[in-house]
Amino acid sequence: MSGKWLRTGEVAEAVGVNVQTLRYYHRRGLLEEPQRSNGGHRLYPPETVTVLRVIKVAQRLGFTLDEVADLVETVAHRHGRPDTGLQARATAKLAEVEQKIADLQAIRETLVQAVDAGCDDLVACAGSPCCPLPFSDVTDGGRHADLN
Amino acid sequence: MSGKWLRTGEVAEAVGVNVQTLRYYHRRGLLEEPQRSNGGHRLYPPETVTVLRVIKVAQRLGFTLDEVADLVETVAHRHGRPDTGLQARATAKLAEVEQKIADLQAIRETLVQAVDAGCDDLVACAGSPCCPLPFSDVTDGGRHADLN
DNA sequence: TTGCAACCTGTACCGGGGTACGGGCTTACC
DNA sequence: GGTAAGCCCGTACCCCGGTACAGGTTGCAA
Repeated sequence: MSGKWLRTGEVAEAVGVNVQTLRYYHRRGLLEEPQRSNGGHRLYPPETVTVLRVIKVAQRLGFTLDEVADLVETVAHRHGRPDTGLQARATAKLAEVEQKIADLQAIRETLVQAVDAGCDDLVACAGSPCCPLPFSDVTDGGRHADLN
Repeated sequence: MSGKWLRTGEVAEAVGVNVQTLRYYHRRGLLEEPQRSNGGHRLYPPETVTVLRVIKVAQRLGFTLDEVADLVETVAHRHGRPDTGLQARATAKLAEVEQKIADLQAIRETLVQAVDAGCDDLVACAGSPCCPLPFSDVTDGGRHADLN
């Protein structure tokens, strides 16, 4: 089943992650605690590297660590159930990502306009009717979508 | 010069911001401490509302609070100098925003492919050559641009 | 003059994703 | 068997942008 046991540092290096981050993932429940040597050092099966890559990819796809833990746990504890809900979650996440793209594009447009218009003093622009910056959006107290 | 002094709550409401946030901005040096009443209550000139709108717009344009503080301070302390560097900063920020958009579009593509391919188990997919998810990107330890 | 909302201060906490430090034990290699 | 690198654990700290709470004072209107 498993080729050769890997030590913490080897796993971390294979995935391009800090050793502390592994411990952090254990704490967060993203990663199962592996076997230990007699001296108490963790000995990981090679599959752990794959699991960590999965985690990093999911993170890169915009899932938070809580969401990733959820996905990974579902995978780990299902016994023959084929549906982890990944389809649905990916679809939902897709909508989120598209919203972020739309927000950033609006911001991009605004920046382009600010540059084109030669704005060089925000406070002055704020009082001028020809300024393209959307001060009125702020005025009305309207909250914007989270851009992070 | 100034019409009527505004109290903390009035300023906060005019801009759509929490009262605590105003204090936070003072601490961060984003906002100058205004005059006080005899009893120690802050009395803001109406211009403060404009400054705060500027701050919120800049933030929305992707500037961090430190960057905003920098911009605002430059504006406040220049004496007749016409160039606040806004042009250059806006151009630089534009490049950042465009990079984020590109990253998000790559993520979007990946999510679309994952949905289209019917992926439903990340760990299984990671071992399969037909899986569209970019596990190899993680494998090589290559770090990706910050998506936040 | 009284009563209550709004304000003041300092300090602690939130979430998200880690990173760092200190003191001690284990493993690997020469 | 010595020594250095690697690992262990707990705990504290980092950044970012706020938000909350407690306990005390002011402002304003009835």
